[in-house]
Amino acid sequence: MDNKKISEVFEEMGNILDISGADFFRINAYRRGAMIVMNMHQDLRKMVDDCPNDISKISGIGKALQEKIIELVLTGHCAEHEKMKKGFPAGLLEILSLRGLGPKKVKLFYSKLGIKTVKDLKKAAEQHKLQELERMGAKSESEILKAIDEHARFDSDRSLISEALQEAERIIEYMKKSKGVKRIEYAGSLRRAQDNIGDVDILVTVKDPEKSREAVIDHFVSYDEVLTVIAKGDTKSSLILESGIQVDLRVIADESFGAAMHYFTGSKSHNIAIRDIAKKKGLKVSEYGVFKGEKMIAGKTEEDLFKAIGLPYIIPELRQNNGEIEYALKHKKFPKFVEMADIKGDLHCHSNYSDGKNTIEEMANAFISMGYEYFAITDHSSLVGIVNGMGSKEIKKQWKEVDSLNKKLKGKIKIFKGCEVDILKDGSLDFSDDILKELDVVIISAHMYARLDDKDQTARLIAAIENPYSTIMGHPTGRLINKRPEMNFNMEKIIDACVENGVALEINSSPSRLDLVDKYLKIAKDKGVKFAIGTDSHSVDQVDFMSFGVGIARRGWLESNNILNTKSLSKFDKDF
DNA sequence: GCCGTTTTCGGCCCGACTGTTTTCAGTCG
Repeated sequence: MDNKKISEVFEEMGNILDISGADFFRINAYRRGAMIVMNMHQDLRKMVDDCPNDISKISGIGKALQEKIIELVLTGHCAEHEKMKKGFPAGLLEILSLRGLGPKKVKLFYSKLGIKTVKDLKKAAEQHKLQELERMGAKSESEILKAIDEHARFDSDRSLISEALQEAERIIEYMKKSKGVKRIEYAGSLRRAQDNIGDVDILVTVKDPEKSREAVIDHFVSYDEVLTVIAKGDTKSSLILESGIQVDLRVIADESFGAAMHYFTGSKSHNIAIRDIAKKKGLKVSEYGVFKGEKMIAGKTEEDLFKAIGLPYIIPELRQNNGEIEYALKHKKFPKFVEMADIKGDLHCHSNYSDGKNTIEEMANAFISMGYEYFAITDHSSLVGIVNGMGSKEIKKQWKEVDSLNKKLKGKIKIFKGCEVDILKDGSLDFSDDILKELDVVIISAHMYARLDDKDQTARLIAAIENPYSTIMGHPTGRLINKRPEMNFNMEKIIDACVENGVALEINSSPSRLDLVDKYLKIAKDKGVKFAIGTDSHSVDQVDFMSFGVGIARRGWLESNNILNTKSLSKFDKDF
């Protein structure tokens, strides 16, 4: 059982306890445990093998959760979890997931009306049975019906970062038209560059809150793509857009901008930890600022907020309460993490030689406008029939075109000859050595045989990594966000093989992949592996996906010297 | 259930909005 599954068990235990009316702090301990396990860098299966007693040293995991983790890893189930589920209607958990419904209401409906499923709830609401209950009325009932409708229309999958960013940028443009808006930024998981986004958080500051706040909020709820207005108050409002994405807006005075950005950026568990540290120093942190008694001592910027509680600035991407605070307390200074300006080229893109939409020259111009010094054209090999992969004849034709383009574009950009070569079932590659040896960049990618078992898959991938011509392992886990899980293989052995053979691991920046994702990066970095951030662009309008990959790299604590395509052209050309 | 530079017991981040009530419980982030 892996971290994700363990996290789901803890989350479910927390939810069952919640509806059962257990002690709030015990419930929270399970939920916090679920979050910690989900985000942590280390693989718990490995920890159970190597050092089971160290698990409870992780902050937030105590003896009780340690024992359950060991039990889950070794047996695949947890006796207490099974016991809790017995006699507990599973449908209540789905009801709990509805917007606006928490444990108290779920329990009320169940105990008074015997409601066990969303279907039961819908029926009761339609028959107006809910409004007969205490503290329930007609409005609550219609809100519940709305929430059920939303739940059915938009399954619980979170949005891709590209979709969320698009919605955020559109609504920010719209909000800028409202008078009184001084600053406007998105925060939340989007600012933290998470690989999937729950909702979009937008922060607006105004010069004079008393005067312009109301107009700003009115403008917000009048946005023409609104499906539902969930809340509309003096300082905050929430909408669901027609796309199903929720947008939360917070209006705050300009002098609290830093504190509000910090609060609204999260993550929640990072905020709680920060507030805890502040409290121990006799300070109070809220979205309005850092306070000593009544006096605000910081909060205009995020920098002065961190400084006031004795910490160095922590970049948004690291704010997961996943080691960054302990590091900040101990070292007082962070290394300089990679940023977009460090990226000198793109090592993964496609043209109309395979399944890309644009010519190589059009792609080259797009990369020139990104300010790059070089890129590698890496069309598919022939195995992937559906994407019109190249055979040896086509790729040789492509080389000639690349040579002539390099003459034409000399001084503007350098094009490297590459290929995204498929890994065959036995681990051999889809091009023969006489082709591979001519290439500057060989991305080895697994597109098929994802269902091999752990042992065979690991052996297959290692065989490909050991091919002397391999340079980059493309989208290593093969996952597609919300669509396809990671392949089963032993990540640690793959990382070791990459280090031994000088093969870089890709951070594929395509929003539906983001693969490798940050949870693996720190471990791989510590083992000394190199990375390549590639966009996997299939058209000119995808070249700016690079920023998503850079965000993931920052979440994984990567510095520019960990990444191949931060090298300047002269250095890159020489080393390759 | 977790945790400890006041503590092995007694705390556990902080504030906004809604719908139902006339002072607040429940929910959310």
